[in-house]
Amino acid sequence: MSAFINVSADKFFIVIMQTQHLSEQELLRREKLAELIMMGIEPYPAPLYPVNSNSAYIKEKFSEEKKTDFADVCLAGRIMSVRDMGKANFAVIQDAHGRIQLYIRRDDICPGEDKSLYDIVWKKLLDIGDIIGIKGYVFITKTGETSVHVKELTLLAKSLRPLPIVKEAEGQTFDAVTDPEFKYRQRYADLIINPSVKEVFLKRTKLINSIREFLNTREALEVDTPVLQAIPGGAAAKPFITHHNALDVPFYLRIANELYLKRLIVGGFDWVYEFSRNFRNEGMDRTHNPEFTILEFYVAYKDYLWMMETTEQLLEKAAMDVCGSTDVPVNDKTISFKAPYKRISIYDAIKEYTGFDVSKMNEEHLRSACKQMHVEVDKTMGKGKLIDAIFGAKCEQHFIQPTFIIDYPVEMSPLTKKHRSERGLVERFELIVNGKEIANAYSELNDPIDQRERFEEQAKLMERGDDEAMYIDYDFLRALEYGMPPTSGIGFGIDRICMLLTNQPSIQDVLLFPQMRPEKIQE
RNA sequence: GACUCCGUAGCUCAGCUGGUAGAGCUACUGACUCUUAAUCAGUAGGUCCAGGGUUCGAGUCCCUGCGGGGUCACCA
Repeated sequence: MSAFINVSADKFFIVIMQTQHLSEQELLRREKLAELIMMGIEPYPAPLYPVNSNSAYIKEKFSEEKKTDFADVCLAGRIMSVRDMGKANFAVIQDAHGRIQLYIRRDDICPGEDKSLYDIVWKKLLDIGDIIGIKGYVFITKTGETSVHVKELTLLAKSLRPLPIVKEAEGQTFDAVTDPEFKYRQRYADLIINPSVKEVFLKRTKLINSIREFLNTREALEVDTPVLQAIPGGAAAKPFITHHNALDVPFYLRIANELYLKRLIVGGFDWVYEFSRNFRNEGMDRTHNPEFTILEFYVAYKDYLWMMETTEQLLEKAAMDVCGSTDVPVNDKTISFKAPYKRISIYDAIKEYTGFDVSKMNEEHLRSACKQMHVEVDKTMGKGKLIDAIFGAKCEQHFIQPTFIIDYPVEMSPLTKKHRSERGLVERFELIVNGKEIANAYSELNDPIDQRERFEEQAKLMERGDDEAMYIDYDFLRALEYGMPPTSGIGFGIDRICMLLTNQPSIQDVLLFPQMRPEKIQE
């Protein structure tokens, strides 16, 4: 062996000596690593491995008649289990497409006198979790399982950390790792050991692709707008604040991209969209992560009635593309995304579930009505927020099937165009599914003078102590003064739609890396 | 942020009214050339989340902290 190898081996002894906090099994794997190196086997080889197949393809396509097509397969994956029969054994490897059984016979991988590749390398030095490449031919075992008869075996990456072992038989799972902290912090391990987790994230990508396709076939233009904003606009929310050193100014992480997309409508695009990662400095729970994804799009010369129909079409397609049906199981219920969806005004919804007619109430009356309904309020809340509070507390949870809540009071919608016929209302809808808001849309306010007044109202709320009231964005007003066509816009909560279509109870289950308190890792 | 439950071996979990820590899987040693939760025999593996307190004695009781789940509040 070369000096290089010896130096490496010394290095590994140092590693072993210095890591006394390691478990017995971790130490053992480091010793195996050092042994492999001393045998001249590179545990982390550089050259590409010439994979020509995968587990799913083999299991789907192989048959006895076609076996000549499978006489020379090369695939790679992680060792998930080994059943040792002495001079032969069965192992299962997992690649990106699934799992497949290997049949490894000593005299096949060691045709000569030297049996060390099998007896020492394979049986002693390789472990569950290691990534290997194999070459061989496909066959079906006596018990009917499509397998690869291995002729050649290559170590591609040694695993130093024991993987939790989850076993399965007849659809039953044993010792599944269900600890949420483990799953969310070590998603990489969760993905390896729980195949159903991978399914969820494949569906998430399908959902986003489906929506993108829906929009692109309608000639919508995907754009990027700033995440770092000097004025966090477009929503009522508490922002994260950060600082730009060179400019020495504060910046906010965006809470919404709405005002930027509308600037682009002013600029002459007819239909723009963006999957916007938004950041809100608020509480976290099973439906809220500090950063989350909203798809917003804005379409010139349309109104919120058109938008309701478009929403129905988009969700119908998304459900079909992701679930293969417009009927989607959620918990013990079935939710139908088949158009059309029920429409009800927010005032009617409140009347239906509380008996109160709040449509003609002033702020004082609303306040006492809230008291009677046991809805918690505080002094900073204006009329709009009071109505929103009643709806949120008493109505929202009752709407399980997709329902458009329409025609909101003007006070709670500072960016929305006034209703064409109803005084005091705006042309807005929220789509509620399974008791949660998943979309919010309106006929956009394009009257720059009205918009300036609405911003000024928000400024007054801010003075009252409402820390979610909107800042006045003078550049946005300047844009509107050039003239924005009548426009309808919408924002979809992508994470929540994903929760529905994958039947997951928590937003953390549809985010690959949900936000967690920083972990203190001892080294 | 409030309330509440939880934290024991690499993993899943036992551990009663306080008495020196237990199983299965994994790992290790050995047997077995078509097994599949492979099987069989043997062995090892622990800062009981951390720090205090009560006690002759704490995994167990009390307090504080850390981390996580759930419910509520805020919100999408």
